[in-house]
Amino acid sequence: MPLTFDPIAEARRNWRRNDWGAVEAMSAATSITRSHQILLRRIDGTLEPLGLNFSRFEALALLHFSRAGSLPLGKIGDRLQVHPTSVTNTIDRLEADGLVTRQPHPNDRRTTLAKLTSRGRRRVKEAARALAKVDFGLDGMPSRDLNKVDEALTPLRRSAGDF
Amino acid sequence: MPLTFDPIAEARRNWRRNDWGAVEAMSAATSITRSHQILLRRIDGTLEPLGLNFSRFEALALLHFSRAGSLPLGKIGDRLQVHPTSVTNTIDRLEADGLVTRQPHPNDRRTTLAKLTSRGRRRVKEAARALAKVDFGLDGMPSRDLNKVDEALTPLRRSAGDF
DNA sequence: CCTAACTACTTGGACATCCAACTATCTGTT
DNA sequence: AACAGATAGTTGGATGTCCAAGTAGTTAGG
Repeated sequence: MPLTFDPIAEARRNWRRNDWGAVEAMSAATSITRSHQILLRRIDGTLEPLGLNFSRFEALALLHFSRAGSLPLGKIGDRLQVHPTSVTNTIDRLEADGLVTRQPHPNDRRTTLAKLTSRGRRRVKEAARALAKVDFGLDGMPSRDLNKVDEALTPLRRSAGDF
Repeated sequence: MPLTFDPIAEARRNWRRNDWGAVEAMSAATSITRSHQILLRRIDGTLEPLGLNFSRFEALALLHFSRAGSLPLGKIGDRLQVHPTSVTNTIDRLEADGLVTRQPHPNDRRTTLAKLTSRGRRRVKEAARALAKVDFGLDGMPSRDLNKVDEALTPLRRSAGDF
């Protein structure tokens, strides 16, 4: 059931009352956390009928955008900023569903390439269409606000060494 | 290793080139996802020496702010927007660490109250101090940007029925 | 009253993520 | 050429989240 008040506004009052400091930062961090939770639920819900989740979709999209339709697993992890073990897991599932295949790297036998299958390429297009249709769970947010969010968060990502 | 380009700017180009649509929304959603990942890692890192993570901290803070220092588990789930089983798990761990105790509800024997111990109350204050010190992982972000994020995301939270 | 429907919490299972440790392979230095 | 150190990926274990189903207790209609 929905609350009758904004829980973050309430948290701000409580933090202020207790002199816990950093109210603006607490508020923004909580807001981002909650927004992420909402978005992920909507996005995963949209992708679920296609047998995907957001992580798997991101990996497929990355492969689709690559020249050869294939990338080393490590490169995928770098781009998506996830742990190597998560990549292994993600690719395992995509492979089990026949959306990618593992291939040896021609020059470096340590490296494994994930290569999009034609099924995978079809699937990722469907998924992109489905996500665009629901505006990534952000439908209803004016694009000015979308850009504001984007701009405001760029320094954070840069400070984390993303680029 | 950091990338030499902004992965989200790159994603925008790719989406546009492929005519996948909803570029602004994709960009904002990805940005929120990545920011959440960065923040959570910093916040959990800050709380780790105190034997807490963000979820456990949020539960403790909620109890601290409550009149009696105790709340029904269900209420905690409503406020933090997490599944009942997650609350059970969170309270299990806090209880194992002696930071809260489970108590029967005086009028409703279905309900379990989580009650802050004095140790829990001390711990949550330490944790709040630690988080404020690192500005919730947002140190370096000007408070104007913090407010922009907050404002821009409020309609999203409202649309999810948070309040 | 009594029973059907609802509510509160817990348990067991699926899944995703991370870390530590391991195997295999490559690279640079001597 | 040989070896120490780096790199690529995997496995096993811990944690956290959700869902489905189960138990216990409460509420409301007949």
